[in-house]
Amino acid sequence: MTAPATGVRSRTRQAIVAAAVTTLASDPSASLADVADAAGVGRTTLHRYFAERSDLVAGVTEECGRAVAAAHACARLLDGTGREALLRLCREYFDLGDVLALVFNGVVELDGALSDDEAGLSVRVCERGHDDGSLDPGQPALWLVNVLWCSLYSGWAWMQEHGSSRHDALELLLRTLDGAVRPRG
Amino acid sequence: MTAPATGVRSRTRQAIVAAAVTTLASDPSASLADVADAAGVGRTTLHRYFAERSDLVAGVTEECGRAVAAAHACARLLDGTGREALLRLCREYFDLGDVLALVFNGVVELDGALSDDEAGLSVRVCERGHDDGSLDPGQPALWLVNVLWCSLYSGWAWMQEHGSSRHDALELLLRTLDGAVRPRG
DNA sequence: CCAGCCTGGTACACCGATGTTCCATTGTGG
DNA sequence: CCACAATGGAACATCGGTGTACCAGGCTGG
Repeated sequence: MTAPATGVRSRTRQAIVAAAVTTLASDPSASLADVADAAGVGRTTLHRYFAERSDLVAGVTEECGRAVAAAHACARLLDGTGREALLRLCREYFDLGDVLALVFNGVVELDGALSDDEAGLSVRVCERGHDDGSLDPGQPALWLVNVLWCSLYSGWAWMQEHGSSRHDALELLLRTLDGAVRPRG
Repeated sequence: MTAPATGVRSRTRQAIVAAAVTTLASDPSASLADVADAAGVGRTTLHRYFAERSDLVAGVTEECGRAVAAAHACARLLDGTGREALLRLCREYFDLGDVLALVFNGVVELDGALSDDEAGLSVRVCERGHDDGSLDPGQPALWLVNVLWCSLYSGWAWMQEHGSSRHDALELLLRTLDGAVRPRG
């Protein structure tokens, strides 16, 4: 069951989760049959790995948690000023792609996917930015995290709707976010 | 049918649309029975006014279009600089409340609810801001509109999640947006 | 090569949402 | 007051998604 006996099992499972990520990202109410099709797998097989829909969502959530934690690691959140770290985090988050969409459309709850420590990281980055004077003191740390996520969504939607390149969208996004969080002149 | 013969009919219809707005805003996949309950009306009656779900959504969309057009009128979009107009527009949009949620969760397509003229208003405001130097020339007008909407979502979500007052959320939101769109120093 | 795991397809029961019909009741306007 | 519009409730058929059971074919490892 849980043990990846053959290696075949774990590969199949991974294919299903990956298909679920992309499918549910583009349509949160997609049927399990859609996911199975996208994974190139029979609906029966999908149910063999994930008995209920909620089990699949749990698998997807777990996957998202790993991706976000990896982004945290890449962003070197302790280097430089708080604002610099926040912008690096934004870069890394933006690369999450479909994971971003899953968070936005409410398929996964990030809180449930991260350890308490990971979950509080971005807030602490903003608090550090307040202390070192690199982030606008007029905006609470929690609010700044909120702004980060909404900016990410903005860039993501922009890319989807306007067929803009990933790079262009990211640069635009960083420019906007930088202005939004920088201390007022 | 279409004629509001008695005045009773139009009042009932309006009650249903209003209930649909609030219900679908908080849960886009709410059943028609939920909407009928919220309206204090039998499910049969609801079907009498809106034969199919899509008809109800059309009614809701129409209502949203009216609300947005009213917001445009209140914002005096031709006064002052482009940035000032954009911030006023943000204030007015923020007051739309549930309508905002309906747009965010994809229940209504604003494009279908507005005349071509109304739909292009916000873009023209941003172009004017480029011309008069009050908006960052490094961000295209369409992108700025995108940022406006994402900021609205940010403020709206903040209010919902943190029980913050409408006023506090709006001030925070305007501060952030102003920094985001202002020309770089 | 052969036993056992993995798989896909079909069939089935179940459930909730939807849309329709019919009828009895209410109440509003003339 | 009375006819007719408007409403609500019950009953029904339908549909799509979900979850389960069964079975036959195929791949793999020993």
